[in-house]
Amino acid sequence: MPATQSDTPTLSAWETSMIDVFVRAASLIGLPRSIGEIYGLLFCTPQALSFDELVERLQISKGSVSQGLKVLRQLGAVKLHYVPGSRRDHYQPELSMKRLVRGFIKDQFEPHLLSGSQRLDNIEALIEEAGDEASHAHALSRLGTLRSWQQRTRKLMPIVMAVLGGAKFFDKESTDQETII
Amino acid sequence: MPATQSDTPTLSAWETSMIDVFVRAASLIGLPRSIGEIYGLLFCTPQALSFDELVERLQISKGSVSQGLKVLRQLGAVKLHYVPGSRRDHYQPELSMKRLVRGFIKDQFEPHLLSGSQRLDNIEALIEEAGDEASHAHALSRLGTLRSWQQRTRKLMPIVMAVLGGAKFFDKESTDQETII
DNA sequence: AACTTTGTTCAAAAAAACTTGAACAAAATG
DNA sequence: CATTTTGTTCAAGTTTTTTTGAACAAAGTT
Repeated sequence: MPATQSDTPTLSAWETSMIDVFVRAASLIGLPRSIGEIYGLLFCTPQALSFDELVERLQISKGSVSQGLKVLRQLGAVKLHYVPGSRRDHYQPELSMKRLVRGFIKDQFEPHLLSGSQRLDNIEALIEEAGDEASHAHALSRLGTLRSWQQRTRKLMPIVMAVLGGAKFFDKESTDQETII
Repeated sequence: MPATQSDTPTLSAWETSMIDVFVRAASLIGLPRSIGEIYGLLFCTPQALSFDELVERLQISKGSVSQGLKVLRQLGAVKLHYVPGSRRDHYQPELSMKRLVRGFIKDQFEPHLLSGSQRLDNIEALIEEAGDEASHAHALSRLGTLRSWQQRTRKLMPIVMAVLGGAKFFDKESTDQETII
């Protein structure tokens, strides 16, 4: 039989441009191009897309799509969408900015903050073991600065989430609540 | 004469660990290792350090230090510090988290947001030019989502800055002010 | 003016990150 | 149970980013 008509259902101009926006956004937050492309195409498309459709329309390898979808699932940036009569997994993009940001923070940011606390405690021990007593004061002062930065970052997160959700904000450390946005 | 005593004033254990924290932080925000090392060593050290001292203590090339300092100056993450009797430039770290974050946002984030607006307008034009009339509605709806994300990101920035500064927050778009933190 | 000090630039080398595709596993189908 | 469909894994290849170091510029010294 002759080639099927879906040889390369090439992307339209606006799709290409919109995908490009996501490729840039991905790179801004340190994710590879292919992940931006995958999310971008899902974002452009009305229907859920299967693995194969992503490979074919984006013209990237199965390996890239497989790994890209894995990361996107982990971030909560794509959702599986059941399509009756098809054995393939179909994907749809998460469209809630709040959930996208939360996924990113939970997955890429918080782990660093957490392990950061451990590290700072270790550094404190190292400073105290150090021979040079004269510089302890300065070193400990800088460590204090670092701890305050960490703490402020932690306080910021719930505020960011609250603003994105349009919700009330409740500061855990104080007894009074205040409304923002 | 015999070798001077400053062959390699090697870094102490706590300095190495603290620098490591900055190397990780740098990588988290997409900056190269060498920049984390430079800022980290400045952060550890009580006195301002010269170009040469950075090269020697970190054991990295002059090229890396030169480029690294250039970026750090641009971000406002290091300040020149005049040292009487020395012709060399000396550097000190910016210690205000607020200023550090502002520098980063202004330099690395805002430009993308701005050019983003342009791009979305172009995409709108492309959608309207496109032949496939049936899918205009969906495409425009997604474009709207993108615009709302952009706008929310823009609104978020002053809030973040306000929280970091411990200051009052004033929403430019509404007439009522609200106090946070 | 010749020389030294201080720092920048940039092409090439090295390292890191990303992508590919072929081999493989898992599950459904006939 | 052999076969097909669907998707994952991972070593090797490719691309991108970072680092190096030698050549160069700028400015101060003698």
